[in-house]
Amino acid sequence: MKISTKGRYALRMLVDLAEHRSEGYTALKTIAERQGISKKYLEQIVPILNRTDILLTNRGFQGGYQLGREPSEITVGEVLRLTEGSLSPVACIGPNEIVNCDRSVDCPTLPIWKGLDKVIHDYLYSVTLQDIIDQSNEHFADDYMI
Amino acid sequence: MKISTKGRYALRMLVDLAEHRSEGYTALKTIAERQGISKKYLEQIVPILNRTDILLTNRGFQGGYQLGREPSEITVGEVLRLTEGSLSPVACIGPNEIVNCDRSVDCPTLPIWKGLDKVIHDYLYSVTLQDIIDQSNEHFADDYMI
DNA sequence: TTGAAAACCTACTAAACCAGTAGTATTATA
DNA sequence: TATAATACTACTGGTTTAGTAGGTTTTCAA
Repeated sequence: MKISTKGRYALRMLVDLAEHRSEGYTALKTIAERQGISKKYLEQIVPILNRTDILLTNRGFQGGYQLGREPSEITVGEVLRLTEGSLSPVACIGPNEIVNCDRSVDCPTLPIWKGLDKVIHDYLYSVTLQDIIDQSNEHFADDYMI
Repeated sequence: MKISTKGRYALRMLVDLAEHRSEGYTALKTIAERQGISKKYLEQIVPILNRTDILLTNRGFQGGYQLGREPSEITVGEVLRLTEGSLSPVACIGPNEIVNCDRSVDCPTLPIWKGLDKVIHDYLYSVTLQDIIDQSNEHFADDYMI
């Protein structure tokens, strides 16, 4: 039940771009160095985001990336959904329907997973890049520890 | 970001035991057949739960397992915590402290993960086996769909 | 007292996934 | 036209997942 490096790196890259968005296009090399992430690996993650309007690209000399939307209009849920493929905690809950299991009609545990999926979904789509920069989401304040 | 079969099978086994708890000790063979799960694989999962007081065991002829506590006293969170190892969505959040990353002191994304960890934790520890049998947790009712 | 049925224990394995590395092609600008 | 950047594709070593397989020990009942 872990978020992979793909999702975490994508998020760190976008937060980095949000923090430096006054500087125009930023080269991947710069981001990779600032974040301590393999540039080559980031190169593989970027296209996933690039299929949407989250990123703007300039190729060639002095090219790079910048955010295609305001940080307040980009949610963590959207980014993770793209990079992780799916945010649902079990395979039998997919977009728009129940799949993959002939027991689902009468599965007593299915409501657990739907409930879990909902709290995860609701939370992640409530946090924007702007919240992260401001450290200001309502969920961030508490001193909760496992 | 998926719950593995270990956690899901453990939960199904315990729900099965909860539903049949008037019948005393139940053999793993019976549970495996009812649930359509490999008995041999379940054999590997059981010891994890058996280290706690969640299960009572009888070995030998006509032996088996039964719940060691009331279904209302066993939470989904507890079961998944045992079988999945950790419920935290990132490695840098562990029990009681932050580990594994020298960037954590100034990591802007850490509050996201702490917030996510909290909503997952709060939810999973709010659902008991009894809730599952009754289909009666507050989160179960909604018609939420991705 | 012995056979059967159960839990218990350990080792092995095929397939998938993760976290990259490597190399080349394409594009844009000074 | 050299250079610096993105874009694309293939490969890889390590780990995890989801089991199988086989043997040992315990208990009860006939």
